[in-house]
Amino acid sequence: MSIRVRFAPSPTGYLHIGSARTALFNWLYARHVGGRFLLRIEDTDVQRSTEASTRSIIEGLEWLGLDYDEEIIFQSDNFEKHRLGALRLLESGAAYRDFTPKQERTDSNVKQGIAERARAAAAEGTDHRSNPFRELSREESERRAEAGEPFAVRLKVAREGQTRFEDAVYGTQERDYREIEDLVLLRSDGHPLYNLSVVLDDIEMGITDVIRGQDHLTNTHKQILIYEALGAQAPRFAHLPLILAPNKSKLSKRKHGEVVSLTTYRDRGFVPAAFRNFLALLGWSPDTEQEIMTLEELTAKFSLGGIGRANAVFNFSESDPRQWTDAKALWMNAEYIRTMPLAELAPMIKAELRHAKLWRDEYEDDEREWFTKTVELIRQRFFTLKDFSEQGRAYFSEDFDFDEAARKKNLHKELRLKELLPALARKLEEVEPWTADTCEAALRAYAEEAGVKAGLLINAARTMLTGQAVGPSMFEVFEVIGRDRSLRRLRSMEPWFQDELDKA
RNA sequence: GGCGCUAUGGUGUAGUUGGUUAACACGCCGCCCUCUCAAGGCGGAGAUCACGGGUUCGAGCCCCGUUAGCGCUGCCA
Repeated sequence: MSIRVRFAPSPTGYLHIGSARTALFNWLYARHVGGRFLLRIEDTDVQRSTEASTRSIIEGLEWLGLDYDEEIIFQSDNFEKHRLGALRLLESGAAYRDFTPKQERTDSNVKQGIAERARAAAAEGTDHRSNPFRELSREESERRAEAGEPFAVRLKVAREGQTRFEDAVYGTQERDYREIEDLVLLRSDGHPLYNLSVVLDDIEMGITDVIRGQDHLTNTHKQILIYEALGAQAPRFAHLPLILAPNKSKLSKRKHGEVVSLTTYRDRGFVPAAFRNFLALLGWSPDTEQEIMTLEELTAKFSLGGIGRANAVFNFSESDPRQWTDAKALWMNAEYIRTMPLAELAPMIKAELRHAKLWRDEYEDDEREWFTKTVELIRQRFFTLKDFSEQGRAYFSEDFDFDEAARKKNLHKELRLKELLPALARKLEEVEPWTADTCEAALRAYAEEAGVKAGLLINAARTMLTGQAVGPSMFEVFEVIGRDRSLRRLRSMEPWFQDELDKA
């Protein structure tokens, strides 16, 4: 039978980077073995599920380039099948009706409640099989149900024995039945519960390998019990280590904000391939030391055996804007930006410039050559796509801001620049042809003539032309900015010096 | 409370059957290059392999215990 895997997120918020990685690993595995990758939206929690969230999941997968092979399955559509499944287990005797009135519990005290009940149960000597309805006769159970008494359906877990499965990542897993409660399959309002729905859907979808977060590792035993009760063959399982925050706590939107949301990376200028590459290396390692890998290489090298067992820390600093996300992710993005084929990068830059209202159609037409040259020049030191419209704004617009530190360091320190720069502009006016080399020759000659260091003029010019203190080789900048714009910018400094003089 | 999982420099990882100075990437520091900043090149700091026992001629790798972190334990998913 061919391999079939699925990514099954619940649409209760943005797409978490941990979920995104789960999707990636499933996809990689499917592609590696020539199997199929399916998407199932687990929207059975009507209270929390939103359409916006479903959209964000779909968009997120698309952004990462993870295509799915069949129609999306919405779990809520299978509601009736799940209910019937539970009833079938009731019929076969594998499950029983529990007429205990439902106890309302709020999300906030769940963990606490669990511990308290566990302690109370231990004190009273009761266990998971102490439910008084467990041994209720079939007739009595039927009678009460027909009388309209509400009931939940619970799986009747045997008293003796253990479940066992081979996890592709964590190895042999065993669990005593003693540790497993008679889990609820169907709520008293007829609503099927997670463990049941997952199993039924996975069976129906023909899932052969379940690859998911480690938070499901211990619950897997319950699901295996359901597979057995249903007389179905359980799939293979592979659980993935979790992704943690720097303080090793769970990475959550509430506590850690937008760093955990995949869309943040799209919106803040990540190249999808870079982020995907970074994600792939979080918890998995190839059998080579090569880390920058194309999707094809990732697919070719991927194996469940390469997945580690320890949780991974996603390293970022909330207080440092330069380290708003993992430094390695940022590095990898920069690496992609400066080395990927321009043909692949260009559309992303176009989208970014469009978004910043800096795009001109000429860049793909008459000015294509200029655009290409400019991008090649500036992409070498950019970290995100955003840099093209922010640090790189001066290349595409006359309306750009000056970095305050740059102005101080390169312009205000030397008042003579008030005369030097316009004079430089006059010299450059005669340069022919206008190239990096001729500009360099002219500038150096003028520096000597004026008796100043070339560096002074170079740095000042950089700030005048780009608003920045840092950037590419200045002569290359002259060339791409062009003669007209360069001269105009060199001559546009008077007002500042007026300010400086006023202050003095 | 119970059960489970995990534990290699700041972070991500390698370290396949135990065998010389624990490897790679990011980050950090320095030097070179240089008009700045990156990139690149060279070099460096940083790990008593969580801790304690054991097995062994020899353990990051095997065994036991401890601790810590995380997960599950719900008529949430």
